Amino acid sequence: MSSLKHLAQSLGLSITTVSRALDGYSDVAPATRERVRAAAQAIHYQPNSAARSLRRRKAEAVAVTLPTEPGRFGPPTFLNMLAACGHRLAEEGLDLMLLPTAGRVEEMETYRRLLDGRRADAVIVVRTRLDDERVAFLKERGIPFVTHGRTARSDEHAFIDGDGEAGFREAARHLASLGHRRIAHIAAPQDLTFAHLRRRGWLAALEEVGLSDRPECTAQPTEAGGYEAARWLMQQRTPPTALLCATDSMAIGALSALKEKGLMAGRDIAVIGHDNLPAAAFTDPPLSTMEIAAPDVGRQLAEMLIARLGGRDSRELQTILPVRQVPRITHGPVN
Amino acid sequence: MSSLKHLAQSLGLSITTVSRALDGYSDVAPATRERVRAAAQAIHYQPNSAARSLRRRKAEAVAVTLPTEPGRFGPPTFLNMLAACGHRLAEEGLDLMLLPTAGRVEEMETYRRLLDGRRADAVIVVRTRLDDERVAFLKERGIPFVTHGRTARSDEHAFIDGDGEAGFREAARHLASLGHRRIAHIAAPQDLTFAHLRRRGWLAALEEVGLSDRPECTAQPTEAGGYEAARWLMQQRTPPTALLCATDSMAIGALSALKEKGLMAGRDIAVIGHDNLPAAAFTDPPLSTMEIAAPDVGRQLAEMLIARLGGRDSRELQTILPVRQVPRITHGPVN
DNA sequence: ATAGATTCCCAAAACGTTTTGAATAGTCAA
DNA sequence: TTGACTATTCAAAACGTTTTGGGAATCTAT
Repeated sequence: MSSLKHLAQSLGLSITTVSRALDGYSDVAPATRERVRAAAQAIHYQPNSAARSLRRRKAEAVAVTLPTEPGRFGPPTFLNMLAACGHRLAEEGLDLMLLPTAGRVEEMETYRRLLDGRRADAVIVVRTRLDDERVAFLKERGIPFVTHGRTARSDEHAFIDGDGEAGFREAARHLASLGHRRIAHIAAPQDLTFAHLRRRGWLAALEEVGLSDRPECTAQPTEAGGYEAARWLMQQRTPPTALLCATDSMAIGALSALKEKGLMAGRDIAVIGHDNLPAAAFTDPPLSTMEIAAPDVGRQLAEMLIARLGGRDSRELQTILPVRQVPRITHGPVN
Repeated sequence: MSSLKHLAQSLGLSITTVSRALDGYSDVAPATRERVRAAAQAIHYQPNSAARSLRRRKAEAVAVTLPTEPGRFGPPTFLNMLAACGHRLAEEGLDLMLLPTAGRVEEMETYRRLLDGRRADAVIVVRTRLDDERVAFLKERGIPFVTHGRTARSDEHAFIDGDGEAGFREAARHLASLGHRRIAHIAAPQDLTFAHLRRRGWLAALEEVGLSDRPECTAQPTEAGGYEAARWLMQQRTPPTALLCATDSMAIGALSALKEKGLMAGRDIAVIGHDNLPAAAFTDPPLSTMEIAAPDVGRQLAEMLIARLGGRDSRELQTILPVRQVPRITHGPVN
């Protein structure tokens, strides 16, 4: 027996009235409204979500696809961001759906099924690439979405991102001011927007201060990637005196490679990362890094999504959060 | 216009026939079946999920609640596990819903709304506690669920877990065999089952080899927690010569504390963790640890969930995965 | 030729809501 | 008293599927 029908029957009212009472319509008498509410509470009435979705023509859900290729996914703090986001979404009665996908084609396939089956009202795009087919697809479909990270067409959609470019520019500038002349960049794959922007910040600083030596090496954004990249850079004829790493994970790997060479970071060579992972404060020596200067990126992301669902224009929903330097020990002056 | 209606109309068939054709019923002629399939494919037909759920009386979704109190959530590898799980679930047409919750009461409230609103057919319980109200609630409701980690009533429900107890017993035994006589345990909060079991393994080994010195300290399962615990332990009158840490994160913090004291892990003191985080291979020195000897815990979890939804008895779905030691450098003999 | 099977198809009901349009009763002004 | 209005309530339609219970051909065996 339908719950609403059940409620109505036990109250001697019509389904309509019960429904409207619970939704707070003004055309039901205050007395009945209260009576209905009390009864609903008593039996823990909760509208059947499928029925409601069907009738309202809304899924009341937001989806996020998780690219899991090839190794592990992104920064370890990612789940926190999602949790904060989901928490805010829940306040609006929106569910957060997680759709892991193994490869790019599979990801697009997932999007298609998702939208064709009306399983979500909006989507979150993470790990954005400069040229991102997902963004193109979602724009074409006209479904609200917010990206976590920018793309080459960021002016055309809602996004939230840290200002990695400024962060890396500042860090590289600072290294230069400490006397470093060979400031290397350990980059993440350049199709990823964040990697591209961080590299660009580094590049801009070198240009600015007139350094033409621009050693760099691209690797996977993992400890192993950072380790390999650092090894390679330090084997060059004139090795760098500073390593600006795209992520803390890479920096942690790099630290390990330096240690193997008998180099002490912060004294023999400078190292700076990005993300301020919990582990970064406990490396040896403690890692100088930087972080997005906002405690609640996930929540803000949710807020933007909600605004977007409410019809706000995507051009009003483009947030670039400042990046704050977190100097610790590994970024000392050139010796 | 309804898509199914649309399809039916354009094919000159009834909605019924189209629906049954797509579901592969044998009472539609092979020829029409193919015709329908082709047409469906052409317009990317995908059944409206709300309508299907409503009629089938199944949400076609699995929920996982994420306890996000107080600091960050669990091991950094957790998202991978979820992704693997979601990937397998998707193959069965099941969505994975993420429900972050801030506290215990909120978590129970979330469960209630979830089940009352029929938003999920099954749930995954993570971060299990020895005495877990969530398990009691779900059992009472009779909804299928699988826990990630055991509880005190594990014999009554489906679960998947690593054999942390055996892992820690083996590790402690090994340390003893290397000559260690003061083997400390840096424990995680004991209401968490995994923490309880790991401590129990350590304790069992000490008993086994006749060591009555059992230094220990409980802390949050984070780098900061491990750091504080290690500091405290090393300040005792006769400090331990080995630290068996409940998690790698804690071990990483402990390594940092030891370094501050001028102690070199693997030479002056032994350290062993658990999880084999990617970062564990890149600490200084590389961290000896252990890991669940299965590449696909998430997938297995999904498999169990699917079996449970298929009506399999929960007592046939209780998996304890072996834990494999990953010896690196930090676990050397006593000097 | 005909009863009984078999094959293929369909109309209608149902799932549990929300929404539309209207009915009923009560109130107020003339 | 009547007509217009307001305040409350409700029956029925709709959302897009799946499932039930046939129905109309066609085939098989007598």
